[in-house]
Amino acid sequence: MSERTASGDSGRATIRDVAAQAGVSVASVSRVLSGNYPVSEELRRRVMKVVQDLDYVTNAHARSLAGGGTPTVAILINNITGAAFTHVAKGVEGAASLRGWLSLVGTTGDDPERELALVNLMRQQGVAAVILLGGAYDYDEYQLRMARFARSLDAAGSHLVLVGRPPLEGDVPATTVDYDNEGGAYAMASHLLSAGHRRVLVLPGHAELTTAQGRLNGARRAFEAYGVPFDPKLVLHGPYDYEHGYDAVEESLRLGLDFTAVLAGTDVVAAGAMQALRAGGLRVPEDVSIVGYDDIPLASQLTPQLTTVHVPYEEMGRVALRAVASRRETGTGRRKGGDGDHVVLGTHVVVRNSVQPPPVS
Amino acid sequence: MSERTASGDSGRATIRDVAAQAGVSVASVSRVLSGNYPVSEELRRRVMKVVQDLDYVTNAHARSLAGGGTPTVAILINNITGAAFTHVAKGVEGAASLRGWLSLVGTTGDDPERELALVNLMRQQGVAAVILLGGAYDYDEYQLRMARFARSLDAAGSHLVLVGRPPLEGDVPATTVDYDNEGGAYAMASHLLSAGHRRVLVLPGHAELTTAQGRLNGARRAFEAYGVPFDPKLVLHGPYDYEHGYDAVEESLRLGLDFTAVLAGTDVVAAGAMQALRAGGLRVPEDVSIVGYDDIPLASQLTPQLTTVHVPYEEMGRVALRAVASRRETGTGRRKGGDGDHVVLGTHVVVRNSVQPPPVS
DNA sequence: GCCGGTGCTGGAACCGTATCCCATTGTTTC
DNA sequence: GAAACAATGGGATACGGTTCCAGCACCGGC
Repeated sequence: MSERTASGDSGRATIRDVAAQAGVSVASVSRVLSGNYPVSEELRRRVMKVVQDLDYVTNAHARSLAGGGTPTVAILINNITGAAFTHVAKGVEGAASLRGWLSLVGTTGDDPERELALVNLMRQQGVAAVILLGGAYDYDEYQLRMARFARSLDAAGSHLVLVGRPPLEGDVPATTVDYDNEGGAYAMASHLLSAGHRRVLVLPGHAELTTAQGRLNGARRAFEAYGVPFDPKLVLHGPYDYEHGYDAVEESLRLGLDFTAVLAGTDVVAAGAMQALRAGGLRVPEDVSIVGYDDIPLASQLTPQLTTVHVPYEEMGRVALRAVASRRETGTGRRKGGDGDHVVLGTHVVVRNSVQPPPVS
Repeated sequence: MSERTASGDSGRATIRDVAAQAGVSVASVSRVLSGNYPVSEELRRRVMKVVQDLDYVTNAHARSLAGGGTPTVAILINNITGAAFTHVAKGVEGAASLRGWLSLVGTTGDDPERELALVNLMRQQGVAAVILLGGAYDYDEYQLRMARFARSLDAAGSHLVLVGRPPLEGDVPATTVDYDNEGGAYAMASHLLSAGHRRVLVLPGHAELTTAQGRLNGARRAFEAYGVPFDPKLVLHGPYDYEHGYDAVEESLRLGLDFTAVLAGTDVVAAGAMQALRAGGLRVPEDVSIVGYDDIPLASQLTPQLTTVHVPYEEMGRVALRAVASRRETGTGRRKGGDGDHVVLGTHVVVRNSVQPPPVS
């Protein structure tokens, strides 16, 4: 009873405890556990027995200090409850755990200061990559911030991945996984236009948000392509939430604006808009058609089911992680300007039941 | 140019690089950065200058090996896209980052094997606590599994927290944060009964899921209290998803079952049920009333807005983390049987627009 | 029977940081 | 003016692993 085992100890058992109790060297225990070196069967059995008895697990911190260790990716997200980015997170986490990687998660709450703090925190953790999710504000300063992040992480042997954000200009060591945001909006608006709608209430999102800008541009281009005048008075900016959808439509009805369809920047916004239309005594889609964007589960759970743009969020998450993994396997990855630094996934319209031709006046 | 700075180095800069370039000792740099030891202003400036130049951050692994380090909590969840548990995660992460703690996240996909693997992985990481989210199956084996987890984590200086799961029996070192599941179901069913409904289609969830059992029990108790016979043929088990809600109602209509209200085990199930009722030509709530459970955002986004049971998910997350934090501050925490090992939060009915008295036949 | 492999094991040197303990210097006190 | 003291810097060690290097035993070939 002279040796100190884990039985009465305050902390956890160490590899030294295992080695002592099994009567072998520390090096041997390490080899048995990592299994990357020939070890006799007899020794393996003895060590494993003690490992079981002591319920020993290796200290991940020590392991990664010494070289090995399981890679970890950091997922940084504005708001963890947003359905769209939850799906990206699912894609990342799924692909990560498939490889035995770990996922750290942090929320920024749209606060650049907090974003910086988190990126630094993750850098301390020595993560394989920092994956930033969600649209970004303020295009000018954004480029500078991100470029700094990218270089900083790169210098520390990590890597920056931008998902659903605009790519970085110039020779910056970062990967972008994007979707055809503007194309989706173009297709969605075209769908409304070809159904005969001419006056469409557009709720693209915050004017400063890059995704909102893209969606607005796509819609505008569709109007041009159809030769339909685009009325700026029918564009209402605001946050991507239910309340904004409701309030915007309520206000529009109050003002007596003339429109036969609503092009919402998000499925959640569309849900709010739909509710407000009903509250105003209008039927969907008989009186007013409505479309969303994102294709989150909510879209198919509304009544009527929402015609929307499908964005492959989960796939984006998987692609992001795959990019990190392959870059890590192929050494430091292809240098500047190679393909694979900017992946753009396709979007497409999902037709459900929320669009009809406008009523004859 | 003889010293090796971070400029051309492959890895990140170490504290030694900083010390060398600043011409001070390693110990001094450590003290400047941690700030828990008196240091002259001159030294501080010199060190900080180099830290800025080299963009140095401390290695978190080395730090936690040496004693310090930022605490980390692990959030283990069945499915990251479930709205309810996303809110718990938000509560945990928010409270964690408020204290400067980190949050690891892992998904189990309802697989016990994977759950075990993740708990061990987290134990390796030396997390302050492992927080397990979501209902559990198989009550018998569950107790054994969890007890083993609890002791194993406890021995390693960590701690097990169960959120929204049944508490552990006996003297097991674990904390449970729960909500009044059965009470909520009781209140919800009472609401329907007092509106005059007598024949209610009940969709409690999977028969083996503990939350489903609680909700079913609560409903049954309410029927007894009202002296209304409870018809087992009106109870349909199934998963907590939209499809089940839809299919169950569709099937019931096809069979010509007689009911005037639907008591869904979840808001999402209610959404599916609502859709199916509409598809069957029934109006909600004029022909059939419907209620949910959880009070996720979806509930107020449906038309009509859903009367449901509010579960304080985000608060549960905060409470869980607070329990871990306080236990860590007050040493090893109060031993066995003390209060605070099992917290039960209240639930309440949120009345919206999906319930009316049954139509006169 | 001796020598060069081959296969397995142990000792020791790291990984990057925090902190204990001791040395040095400047300041106060009698 | 000497001694006790506070303030601050540096050297060494510990944290718990991995891995290089050396050593030992055993093997077959000549």
